[in-house]
Amino acid sequence: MLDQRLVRENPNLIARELSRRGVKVDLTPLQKIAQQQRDIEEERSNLQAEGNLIGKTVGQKIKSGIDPKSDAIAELRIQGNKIKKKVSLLEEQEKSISEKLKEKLLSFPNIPSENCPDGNSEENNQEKWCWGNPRKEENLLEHWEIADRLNLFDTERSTKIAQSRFVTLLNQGARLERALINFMLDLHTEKGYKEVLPPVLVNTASLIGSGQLPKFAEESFRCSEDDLWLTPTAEVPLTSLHREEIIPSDQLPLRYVAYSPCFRREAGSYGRDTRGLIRLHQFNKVELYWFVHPEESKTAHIQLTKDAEAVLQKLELPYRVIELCTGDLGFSASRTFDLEVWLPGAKTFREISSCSICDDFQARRSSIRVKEGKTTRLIHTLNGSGLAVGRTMAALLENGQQSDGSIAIPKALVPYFGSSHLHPKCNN
RNA sequence: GGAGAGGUGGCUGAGUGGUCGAAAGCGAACGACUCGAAAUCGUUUGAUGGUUAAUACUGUCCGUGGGUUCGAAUCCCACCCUCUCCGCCA
Repeated sequence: MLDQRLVRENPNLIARELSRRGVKVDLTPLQKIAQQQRDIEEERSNLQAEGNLIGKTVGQKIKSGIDPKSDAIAELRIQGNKIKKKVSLLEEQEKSISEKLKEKLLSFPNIPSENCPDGNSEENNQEKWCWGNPRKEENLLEHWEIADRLNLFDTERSTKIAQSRFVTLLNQGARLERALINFMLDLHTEKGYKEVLPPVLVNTASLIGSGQLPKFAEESFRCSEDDLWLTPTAEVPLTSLHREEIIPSDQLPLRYVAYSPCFRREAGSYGRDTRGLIRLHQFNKVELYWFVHPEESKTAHIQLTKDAEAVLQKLELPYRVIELCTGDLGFSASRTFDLEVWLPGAKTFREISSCSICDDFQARRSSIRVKEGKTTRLIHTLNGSGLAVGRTMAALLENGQQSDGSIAIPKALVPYFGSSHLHPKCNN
Protein backbone atom coordinates (compact mmCIF):
# COMPACT_ATOMS: atom_id res chain seq x y z
CA MET A 1 0.00 0.00 0.00
CA LEU A 2 1.17 3.49 -0.76
CA ASP A 3 1.64 6.08 1.92
CA GLN A 4 -1.50 8.17 2.34
CA ARG A 5 0.60 11.17 3.21
CA LEU A 6 2.50 10.85 -0.05
CA VAL A 7 -0.81 10.86 -1.91
CA ARG A 8 -1.68 14.17 -0.29
CA GLU A 9 1.70 15.80 -0.52
CA ASN A 10 3.28 14.45 -3.67
CA PRO A 11 0.74 12.80 -5.95
CA ASN A 12 2.85 13.69 -8.99
CA LEU A 13 5.70 11.57 -7.77
CA ILE A 14 3.37 8.59 -7.41
CA ALA A 15 1.87 9.10 -10.85
CA ARG A 16 5.34 9.41 -12.37
CA GLU A 17 6.65 6.30 -10.65
CA LEU A 18 3.61 4.20 -11.43
CA SER A 19 3.77 5.20 -15.05
CA ARG A 20 7.19 3.53 -15.12
CA ARG A 21 5.26 0.31 -14.52
CA GLY A 22 2.84 1.14 -17.28
CA VAL A 23 0.14 2.11 -14.82
CA LYS A 24 -1.39 5.36 -15.97
CA VAL A 25 -3.28 7.13 -13.24
CA ASP A 26 -4.43 10.61 -12.59
CA LEU A 27 -4.07 11.07 -8.87
CA THR A 28 -5.72 14.46 -8.58
CA PRO A 29 -9.13 13.01 -7.75
CA LEU A 30 -7.57 10.81 -5.12
CA GLN A 31 -5.61 13.66 -3.68
CA LYS A 32 -8.81 15.63 -3.46
CA ILE A 33 -10.46 12.80 -1.59
CA ALA A 34 -7.51 12.54 0.77
CA GLN A 35 -7.64 16.25 1.39
CA GLN A 36 -11.37 16.15 1.95
CA GLN A 37 -10.95 13.31 4.38
CA ARG A 38 -8.50 15.33 6.40
CA ASP A 39 -10.70 18.41 6.43
CA ILE A 40 -13.65 16.45 7.71
CA GLU A 41 -11.48 14.73 10.25
CA GLU A 42 -10.33 18.08 11.58
CA GLU A 43 -13.83 19.48 11.86
CA ARG A 44 -15.07 16.32 13.50
CA SER A 45 -12.29 16.11 16.05
CA ASN A 46 -12.75 19.74 17.04
CA LEU A 47 -16.41 19.07 17.68
CA GLN A 48 -15.56 15.98 19.64
CA ALA A 49 -13.18 17.98 21.81
CA GLU A 50 -16.04 20.36 22.55
CA GLY A 51 -18.34 17.48 23.38
CA ASN A 52 -15.76 15.88 25.65
CA LEU A 53 -15.46 19.12 27.55
CA ILE A 54 -19.22 19.28 28.10
CA GLY A 55 -19.22 15.72 29.33
CA LYS A 56 -16.48 16.47 31.80
CA THR A 57 -18.16 19.65 33.02
CA VAL A 58 -21.40 17.81 33.71
CA GLY A 59 -19.52 15.20 35.66
CA GLN A 60 -17.72 17.78 37.74
CA LYS A 61 -20.88 19.73 38.51
CA ILE A 62 -22.80 16.69 39.62
CA LYS A 63 -19.89 15.60 41.76
CA SER A 64 -19.70 19.02 43.41
CA GLY A 65 -23.33 18.73 44.49
CA ILE A 66 -25.31 20.45 41.79
CA ASP A 67 -28.70 18.92 41.17
CA PRO A 68 -28.58 16.74 38.02
CA LYS A 69 -32.03 18.02 37.16
CA SER A 70 -31.09 21.69 37.37
CA ASP A 71 -31.45 24.03 34.41
CA ALA A 72 -27.68 24.53 34.11
CA ILE A 73 -27.17 20.86 33.49
CA ALA A 74 -30.17 20.51 31.21
CA GLU A 75 -28.68 23.29 29.10
CA LEU A 76 -25.39 21.39 28.82
CA ARG A 77 -27.26 18.27 27.83
CA ILE A 78 -28.96 20.07 24.98
CA GLN A 79 -25.63 21.39 23.77
CA GLY A 80 -24.12 17.95 24.01
CA ASN A 81 -26.93 16.51 21.96
CA LYS A 82 -26.46 19.11 19.27
CA ILE A 83 -22.80 18.28 18.98
CA LYS A 84 -23.51 14.60 18.94
CA LYS A 85 -25.79 14.99 15.96
CA LYS A 86 -23.24 17.00 14.03
CA VAL A 87 -20.48 14.55 14.85
CA SER A 88 -22.42 11.52 13.72
CA LEU A 89 -23.22 13.26 10.45
CA LEU A 90 -19.56 14.03 9.85
CA GLU A 91 -18.56 10.53 10.86
CA GLU A 92 -20.82 9.09 8.24
CA GLN A 93 -19.23 11.21 5.54
CA GLU A 94 -15.77 10.49 6.81
CA LYS A 95 -16.37 6.77 6.84
CA SER A 96 -17.49 6.60 3.26
CA ILE A 97 -14.62 8.79 2.13
CA SER A 98 -12.03 6.78 4.05
CA GLU A 99 -13.35 3.57 2.62
CA LYS A 100 -13.13 4.91 -0.89
CA LEU A 101 -9.62 6.15 -0.22
CA LYS A 102 -8.44 2.90 1.33
CA GLU A 103 -9.92 0.85 -1.47
CA LYS A 104 -8.06 2.96 -4.01
CA LEU A 105 -4.83 2.86 -2.08
CA LEU A 106 -4.97 -0.91 -1.80
CA SER A 107 -5.41 -1.23 -5.54
CA PHE A 108 -2.17 0.53 -6.48
CA PRO A 109 0.95 -1.55 -7.01
CA ASN A 110 4.24 -0.73 -5.34
CA ILE A 111 6.49 2.04 -6.60
CA PRO A 112 9.44 0.53 -8.46
CA SER A 113 12.91 0.92 -7.04
CA GLU A 114 15.22 3.49 -8.59
CA ASN A 115 17.45 0.52 -9.46
CA CYS A 116 14.72 -1.24 -11.37
CA PRO A 117 15.24 -0.82 -15.13
CA ASP A 118 12.42 0.84 -17.07
CA GLY A 119 10.49 -1.16 -19.62
CA ASN A 120 6.97 -2.13 -20.54
CA SER A 121 7.22 -5.87 -21.01
CA GLU A 122 9.21 -9.05 -20.56
CA GLU A 123 11.33 -8.07 -23.51
CA ASN A 124 12.91 -5.28 -21.51
CA ASN A 125 14.06 -7.59 -18.73
CA GLN A 126 17.80 -7.68 -18.32
CA GLU A 127 20.00 -10.72 -18.07
CA LYS A 128 22.39 -10.12 -15.17
CA TRP A 129 24.54 -13.24 -15.07
CA CYS A 130 24.58 -16.96 -15.83
CA TRP A 131 25.83 -20.01 -14.04
CA GLY A 132 26.72 -23.45 -15.34
CA ASN A 133 26.98 -24.92 -18.82
CA PRO A 134 23.62 -25.54 -20.44
CA ARG A 135 23.38 -28.83 -22.28
CA LYS A 136 22.48 -28.28 -25.92
CA GLU A 137 22.24 -31.82 -27.38
CA GLU A 138 19.46 -32.32 -29.88
CA ASN A 139 17.91 -35.58 -28.71
CA LEU A 140 17.11 -34.72 -25.11
CA LEU A 141 13.62 -35.42 -23.83
CA GLU A 142 11.24 -33.07 -22.07
CA HIS A 143 10.58 -33.86 -18.45
CA TRP A 144 7.11 -35.35 -18.89
CA GLU A 145 8.43 -37.74 -21.52
CA ILE A 146 11.06 -38.89 -19.05
CA ALA A 147 8.50 -39.11 -16.29
CA ASP A 148 6.32 -41.24 -18.55
CA ARG A 149 9.09 -43.71 -19.20
CA LEU A 150 10.07 -43.90 -15.56
CA ASN A 151 6.51 -43.82 -14.29
CA LEU A 152 7.14 -40.86 -11.99
CA PHE A 153 3.73 -39.25 -12.01
CA ASP A 154 0.22 -39.55 -13.38
CA THR A 155 -1.60 -36.48 -14.66
CA GLU A 156 -4.51 -38.24 -16.34
CA ARG A 157 -5.66 -40.06 -13.25
CA SER A 158 -5.26 -36.82 -11.31
CA THR A 159 -8.28 -35.51 -13.17
CA LYS A 160 -10.27 -38.31 -11.56
CA ILE A 161 -9.11 -37.21 -8.17
CA ALA A 162 -9.32 -33.47 -8.79
CA GLN A 163 -9.16 -31.74 -12.18
CA SER A 164 -6.74 -30.94 -14.93
CA ARG A 165 -3.58 -29.17 -13.82
CA PHE A 166 -3.09 -31.45 -10.86
CA VAL A 167 -0.44 -34.11 -10.56
CA THR A 168 -0.10 -37.29 -8.58
CA LEU A 169 3.50 -38.20 -8.01
CA LEU A 170 4.36 -41.88 -8.03
CA ASN A 171 7.18 -44.12 -6.94
CA GLN A 172 10.58 -42.49 -7.38
CA GLY A 173 8.84 -39.30 -8.45
CA ALA A 174 7.14 -38.94 -5.07
CA ARG A 175 10.38 -39.83 -3.36
CA LEU A 176 12.31 -37.26 -5.38
CA GLU A 177 9.85 -34.50 -4.48
CA ARG A 178 10.20 -35.36 -0.81
CA ALA A 179 13.99 -35.48 -1.09
CA LEU A 180 14.06 -32.06 -2.72
CA ILE A 181 11.91 -30.46 -0.04
CA ASN A 182 14.09 -31.85 2.73
CA PHE A 183 17.27 -30.94 0.91
CA MET A 184 16.17 -27.34 0.41
CA LEU A 185 14.97 -26.89 3.99
CA ASP A 186 18.23 -28.28 5.36
CA LEU A 187 20.33 -26.11 3.10
CA HIS A 188 18.58 -22.95 4.24
CA THR A 189 18.29 -23.75 7.92
CA GLU A 190 22.01 -24.46 7.95
CA LYS A 191 22.46 -20.86 6.88
CA GLY A 192 20.42 -19.64 9.83
CA TYR A 193 16.95 -19.49 8.34
CA LYS A 194 14.25 -20.33 10.84
CA GLU A 195 12.04 -23.15 9.61
CA VAL A 196 8.29 -22.60 9.54
CA LEU A 197 5.46 -24.86 8.47
CA PRO A 198 2.50 -22.49 8.23
CA PRO A 199 -1.20 -23.11 7.70
CA VAL A 200 -2.11 -23.35 4.04
CA LEU A 201 -5.54 -21.87 4.63
CA VAL A 202 -5.21 -18.16 5.17
CA ASN A 203 -7.74 -15.47 5.97
CA THR A 204 -8.65 -12.43 3.89
CA ALA A 205 -6.62 -10.05 6.02
CA SER A 206 -3.50 -12.08 5.30
CA LEU A 207 -4.05 -11.92 1.55
CA ILE A 208 -4.61 -8.18 1.72
CA GLY A 209 -1.50 -7.84 3.86
CA SER A 210 0.82 -9.40 1.32
CA GLY A 211 -0.87 -7.82 -1.70
CA GLN A 212 -2.85 -10.65 -3.33
CA LEU A 213 -6.12 -8.92 -2.48
CA PRO A 214 -8.18 -7.01 -3.36
CA LYS A 215 -6.90 -7.06 -6.95
CA PHE A 216 -6.18 -10.70 -7.62
CA ALA A 217 -9.09 -12.53 -6.05
CA GLU A 218 -9.62 -14.61 -9.19
CA GLU A 219 -6.16 -16.15 -8.77
CA SER A 220 -6.85 -17.82 -5.42
CA PHE A 221 -9.06 -20.71 -4.37
CA ARG A 222 -11.57 -19.71 -1.78
CA CYS A 223 -13.48 -21.44 1.00
CA SER A 224 -16.24 -18.91 1.02
CA GLU A 225 -18.06 -20.24 4.05
CA ASP A 226 -15.12 -19.57 6.31
CA ASP A 227 -13.31 -16.42 5.19
CA LEU A 228 -10.41 -18.68 4.31
CA TRP A 229 -8.43 -19.12 1.12
CA LEU A 230 -5.88 -21.67 -0.07
CA THR A 231 -2.56 -19.96 0.09
CA PRO A 232 -1.05 -19.14 -3.31
CA THR A 233 2.44 -18.94 -1.77
CA ALA A 234 3.98 -19.21 1.69
CA GLU A 235 4.79 -15.52 1.32
CA VAL A 236 1.22 -14.89 2.48
CA PRO A 237 1.29 -16.72 5.84
CA LEU A 238 4.87 -15.60 6.44
CA THR A 239 3.94 -11.94 6.06
CA SER A 240 1.09 -12.42 8.48
CA LEU A 241 3.35 -14.21 10.94
CA HIS A 242 4.22 -10.75 12.25
CA ARG A 243 1.17 -8.79 11.16
CA GLU A 244 0.33 -5.94 13.50
CA GLU A 245 3.53 -6.34 15.44
CA ILE A 246 6.27 -4.01 16.54
CA ILE A 247 9.51 -5.91 16.35
CA PRO A 248 12.43 -4.92 18.61
CA SER A 249 15.26 -3.74 16.36
CA ASP A 250 17.80 -6.16 17.81
CA GLN A 251 15.67 -9.05 16.53
CA LEU A 252 16.04 -7.97 12.91
CA PRO A 253 16.65 -9.36 10.43
CA LEU A 254 14.17 -12.20 10.82
CA ARG A 255 14.82 -14.82 8.17
CA TYR A 256 12.33 -17.59 7.60
CA VAL A 257 12.19 -20.60 5.35
CA ALA A 258 8.86 -22.31 4.86
CA TYR A 259 7.78 -25.29 2.86
CA SER A 260 4.19 -25.14 1.73
CA PRO A 261 1.96 -26.44 -0.99
CA CYS A 262 0.76 -23.53 -3.12
CA PHE A 263 -2.59 -23.21 -4.84
CA ARG A 264 -3.30 -21.05 -7.85
CA ARG A 265 -6.26 -20.93 -10.15
CA GLU A 266 -4.09 -19.96 -13.11
CA ALA A 267 -7.00 -18.06 -14.57
CA GLY A 268 -6.35 -17.00 -18.11
CA SER A 269 -3.62 -19.53 -18.82
CA TYR A 270 -5.75 -21.98 -20.80
CA GLY A 271 -3.66 -24.09 -23.10
CA ARG A 272 -0.34 -22.90 -21.69
CA ASP A 273 2.10 -25.43 -20.22
CA THR A 274 -0.55 -28.09 -20.15
CA ARG A 275 1.89 -30.97 -19.83
CA GLY A 276 4.06 -31.94 -16.93
CA LEU A 277 4.98 -30.12 -13.79
CA ILE A 278 5.39 -26.56 -14.97
CA ARG A 279 1.99 -25.02 -14.35
CA LEU A 280 -0.30 -26.70 -11.82
CA HIS A 281 -3.12 -25.64 -9.56
CA GLN A 282 -1.21 -27.19 -6.68
CA PHE A 283 2.55 -27.30 -6.37
CA ASN A 284 5.15 -27.43 -3.65
CA LYS A 285 7.48 -24.58 -2.88
CA VAL A 286 10.13 -23.72 -0.35
CA GLU A 287 9.98 -20.02 0.33
CA LEU A 288 12.54 -17.65 1.80
CA TYR A 289 11.28 -14.59 3.61
CA TRP A 290 13.06 -11.73 5.39
CA PHE A 291 11.85 -9.01 7.71
CA VAL A 292 14.61 -6.39 7.74
CA HIS A 293 15.45 -2.93 8.91
CA PRO A 294 14.77 -0.45 6.07
CA GLU A 295 18.43 0.55 5.91
CA GLU A 296 19.51 -3.02 5.29
CA SER A 297 16.95 -4.22 2.78
CA LYS A 298 18.95 -3.57 -0.38
CA THR A 299 21.91 -5.70 0.67
CA ALA A 300 19.49 -8.27 2.07
CA HIS A 301 17.90 -8.56 -1.38
CA ILE A 302 21.24 -9.53 -2.91
CA GLN A 303 21.86 -12.04 -0.14
CA LEU A 304 18.41 -13.57 -0.47
CA THR A 305 18.95 -14.02 -4.19
CA LYS A 306 22.31 -15.68 -3.52
CA ASP A 307 20.67 -18.05 -1.05
CA ALA A 308 18.15 -19.07 -3.70
CA GLU A 309 20.93 -19.47 -6.27
CA ALA A 310 22.82 -21.73 -3.89
CA VAL A 311 20.10 -24.37 -4.31
CA LEU A 312 20.54 -24.46 -8.07
CA GLN A 313 24.30 -24.54 -7.75
CA LYS A 314 24.25 -27.44 -5.28
CA LEU A 315 21.93 -29.27 -7.64
CA GLU A 316 24.28 -28.48 -10.54
CA LEU A 317 21.48 -26.93 -12.56
CA PRO A 318 22.51 -24.22 -15.04
CA TYR A 319 20.54 -21.02 -14.73
CA ARG A 320 20.52 -17.36 -15.50
CA VAL A 321 19.52 -14.38 -13.41
CA ILE A 322 17.10 -11.94 -14.94
CA GLU A 323 16.30 -8.57 -13.52
CA LEU A 324 12.67 -7.73 -14.20
CA CYS A 325 11.93 -4.38 -15.75
CA THR A 326 9.34 -2.06 -14.24
CA GLY A 327 6.61 -3.32 -16.57
CA ASP A 328 7.08 -6.93 -15.53
CA LEU A 329 7.27 -6.41 -11.76
CA GLY A 330 4.83 -8.17 -9.47
CA PHE A 331 2.24 -6.10 -7.63
CA SER A 332 4.05 -5.84 -4.29
CA ALA A 333 7.64 -5.78 -5.52
CA SER A 334 9.83 -2.75 -6.05
CA ARG A 335 12.63 -4.79 -7.58
CA THR A 336 12.88 -8.44 -8.62
CA PHE A 337 15.49 -10.94 -9.72
CA ASP A 338 14.14 -14.03 -11.42
CA LEU A 339 16.19 -17.20 -11.46
CA GLU A 340 15.57 -19.15 -14.63
CA VAL A 341 16.72 -22.73 -14.82
CA TRP A 342 17.82 -24.30 -18.07
CA LEU A 343 15.56 -27.04 -19.38
CA PRO A 344 17.60 -28.84 -22.07
CA GLY A 345 14.67 -30.96 -23.24
CA ALA A 346 12.42 -27.97 -23.76
CA LYS A 347 15.47 -25.95 -24.84
CA THR A 348 14.42 -22.99 -22.78
CA PHE A 349 15.04 -21.16 -19.54
CA ARG A 350 12.15 -21.42 -17.07
CA GLU A 351 11.46 -19.27 -14.01
CA ILE A 352 12.14 -21.29 -10.89
CA SER A 353 12.48 -18.53 -8.32
CA SER A 354 11.47 -14.92 -8.06
CA CYS A 355 13.38 -12.87 -5.49
CA SER A 356 11.68 -9.62 -4.64
CA ILE A 357 12.14 -6.70 -2.34
CA CYS A 358 8.88 -5.04 -1.36
CA ASP A 359 10.26 -2.15 0.69
CA ASP A 360 7.54 -1.07 3.14
CA PHE A 361 4.66 -1.97 0.81
CA GLN A 362 3.61 -5.15 2.59
CA ALA A 363 4.68 -3.81 5.96
CA ARG A 364 2.26 -0.89 5.61
CA ARG A 365 -0.60 -3.15 4.58
CA SER A 366 0.22 -5.55 7.40
CA SER A 367 1.33 -2.95 9.92
CA ILE A 368 4.71 -4.42 10.78
CA ARG A 369 7.07 -1.98 12.42
CA VAL A 370 10.36 -1.72 14.20
CA LYS A 371 10.91 0.28 17.36
CA GLU A 372 13.35 3.08 16.68
CA GLY A 373 14.10 5.16 19.73
CA LYS A 374 10.83 6.75 20.75
CA THR A 375 9.01 6.17 17.50
CA THR A 376 8.27 3.27 15.20
CA ARG A 377 9.07 2.73 11.58
CA LEU A 378 7.76 0.35 8.96
CA ILE A 379 10.14 -2.51 8.27
CA HIS A 380 10.97 -3.89 4.84
CA THR A 381 10.05 -7.34 3.59
CA LEU A 382 11.69 -9.58 1.01
CA ASN A 383 10.71 -12.90 -0.44
CA GLY A 384 12.02 -15.45 -2.88
CA SER A 385 11.48 -19.06 -3.78
CA GLY A 386 14.18 -21.38 -2.69
CA LEU A 387 12.88 -23.09 -4.88
CA ALA A 388 9.69 -24.12 -6.66
CA VAL A 389 9.93 -27.87 -6.11
CA GLY A 390 8.00 -29.20 -9.10
CA ARG A 391 9.95 -27.12 -11.55
CA THR A 392 13.16 -28.20 -9.85
CA MET A 393 12.20 -31.80 -10.43
CA ALA A 394 11.50 -31.05 -14.08
CA ALA A 395 14.93 -29.45 -14.37
CA LEU A 396 16.64 -32.37 -12.63
CA LEU A 397 15.03 -34.85 -14.98
CA GLU A 398 15.93 -32.96 -18.12
CA ASN A 399 19.45 -32.04 -17.03
CA GLY A 400 20.31 -35.44 -15.60
CA GLN A 401 19.52 -37.45 -18.73
CA GLN A 402 22.08 -40.14 -19.50
CA SER A 403 22.58 -41.98 -22.77
CA ASP A 404 21.35 -45.22 -21.17
CA GLY A 405 18.00 -43.64 -20.35
CA SER A 406 18.73 -43.23 -16.67
CA ILE A 407 18.75 -39.93 -14.80
CA ALA A 408 21.78 -38.89 -12.78
CA ILE A 409 20.97 -37.43 -9.38
CA PRO A 410 23.23 -34.56 -8.31
CA LYS A 411 25.68 -35.50 -5.57
CA ALA A 412 24.22 -33.14 -3.00
CA LEU A 413 20.82 -34.77 -3.33
CA VAL A 414 21.95 -38.39 -3.16
CA PRO A 415 21.87 -38.63 0.65
CA TYR A 416 18.28 -37.40 0.54
CA PHE A 417 17.15 -39.47 -2.42
CA GLY A 418 19.08 -42.56 -1.44
CA SER A 419 20.34 -43.42 -4.90
CA SER A 420 22.64 -41.87 -7.51
CA HIS A 421 20.39 -42.60 -10.47
CA LEU A 422 16.82 -43.00 -11.53
CA HIS A 423 16.62 -46.17 -13.58
CA PRO A 424 13.82 -47.17 -15.92
CA LYS A 425 13.93 -50.64 -14.37
CA CYS A 426 13.62 -49.75 -10.71
CA ASN A 427 10.65 -47.51 -11.18
CA ASN A 428 7.92 -49.45 -9.49
C1' G B 1 -21.44 -30.84 17.51
C1' G B 2 -23.00 -29.90 23.19
C1' A B 3 -21.90 -27.08 27.85
C1' G B 4 -19.23 -23.30 30.23
C1' A B 5 -15.52 -19.26 30.75
C1' G B 6 -13.20 -15.25 28.68
C1' G B 7 -11.14 -11.30 25.14
C1' U B 8 -8.01 -4.60 28.69
C1' G B 9 -1.11 -1.63 27.12
C1' G B 10 5.33 -5.65 25.31
C1' C B 11 3.43 -9.58 29.09
C1' U B 12 0.46 -10.86 33.77
C1' G B 13 -3.73 -8.57 35.55
C1' A B 14 -7.27 -4.81 38.31
C1' G B 15 -11.08 -1.81 36.86
C1' U B 16 -19.31 -2.57 36.37
C1' G B 17 -21.49 4.92 34.12
C1' G B 18 -18.15 10.60 35.22
C1' U B 19 -11.10 14.41 34.41
C1' C B 20 -9.68 6.22 32.84
C1' G B 21 -5.37 5.61 27.97
C1' A B 22 -6.72 2.94 32.29
C1' A B 23 -4.21 0.48 39.19
C1' A B 24 -0.50 -2.97 40.46
C1' G B 25 3.28 -6.27 39.13
C1' C B 26 6.74 -8.02 35.45
C1' G B 27 9.64 -6.50 31.46
C1' A B 28 12.38 -2.32 29.16
C1' A B 29 15.16 2.57 29.35
C1' C B 30 17.84 6.15 32.16
C1' G B 31 20.02 7.77 36.81
C1' A B 32 22.08 6.77 41.94
C1' C B 33 24.95 3.21 44.81
C1' U B 34 29.39 -0.23 42.89
C1' C B 35 36.17 -1.19 40.71
C1' G B 36 32.37 -3.75 37.73
C1' A B 37 27.95 -6.64 38.06
C1' A B 38 23.77 -8.50 40.88
C1' A B 39 20.51 -6.74 44.49
C1' U B 40 18.35 -2.13 46.09
C1' C B 41 16.40 2.87 45.50
C1' G B 42 14.59 6.88 42.17
C1' U B 43 12.65 8.58 37.48
C1' U B 44 10.68 7.28 32.81
C1' U B 45 8.04 3.83 29.59
C1' G B 46 1.29 2.13 24.78
C1' A B 47 -0.30 2.79 19.55
C1' U B 48 -2.08 5.86 15.78
C1' G B 49 -4.22 10.40 13.16
C1' G B 50 -4.50 15.87 12.84
C1' U B 51 -2.81 21.22 13.74
C1' U B 52 2.31 23.41 14.71
C1' A B 53 8.84 25.95 13.13
C1' A B 54 8.67 24.13 17.97
C1' U B 55 7.05 23.93 23.04
C1' A B 56 2.34 22.46 22.90
C1' C B 57 -2.74 21.35 21.78
C1' U B 58 -6.14 17.79 20.21
C1' G B 59 -9.03 13.23 17.98
C1' U B 60 -9.31 7.90 18.08
C1' C B 61 -8.10 3.09 20.14
C1' C B 62 -9.88 -1.61 26.38
C1' G B 63 -11.86 -8.32 20.36
C1' U B 64 -15.16 -6.16 15.91
C1' G B 65 -19.58 -3.52 14.48
C1' G B 66 -23.96 -1.11 16.09
C1' G B 67 -27.06 1.11 20.16
C1' U B 68 -28.36 3.81 25.00
C1' U B 69 -26.21 8.46 27.50
C1' C B 70 -24.28 15.20 28.28
C1' G B 71 -20.55 11.23 29.35
C1' A B 72 -19.12 3.97 28.05
C1' A B 73 -13.43 -0.33 29.23
C1' U B 74 -17.91 -0.33 32.36
C1' C B 75 -24.99 -0.89 30.30
C1' C B 76 -27.80 -3.21 25.76
C1' C B 77 -27.72 -5.95 20.84
C1' A B 78 -25.18 -8.64 16.98
C1' C B 79 -20.85 -10.84 15.27
C1' C B 80 -15.73 -12.73 15.51
C1' C B 81 -11.99 -15.08 18.16
C1' U B 82 -9.61 -17.77 22.24
C1' C B 83 -9.63 -21.17 26.33
C1' U B 84 -11.70 -25.41 29.42
C1' C B 85 -14.78 -29.84 29.74
C1' C B 86 -17.72 -33.61 27.02
C1' G B 87 -18.54 -36.06 22.21
C1' C B 88 -16.20 -37.23 17.49
C1' C B 89 -11.57 -37.65 15.09
C1' A B 90 -5.72 -37.87 12.24
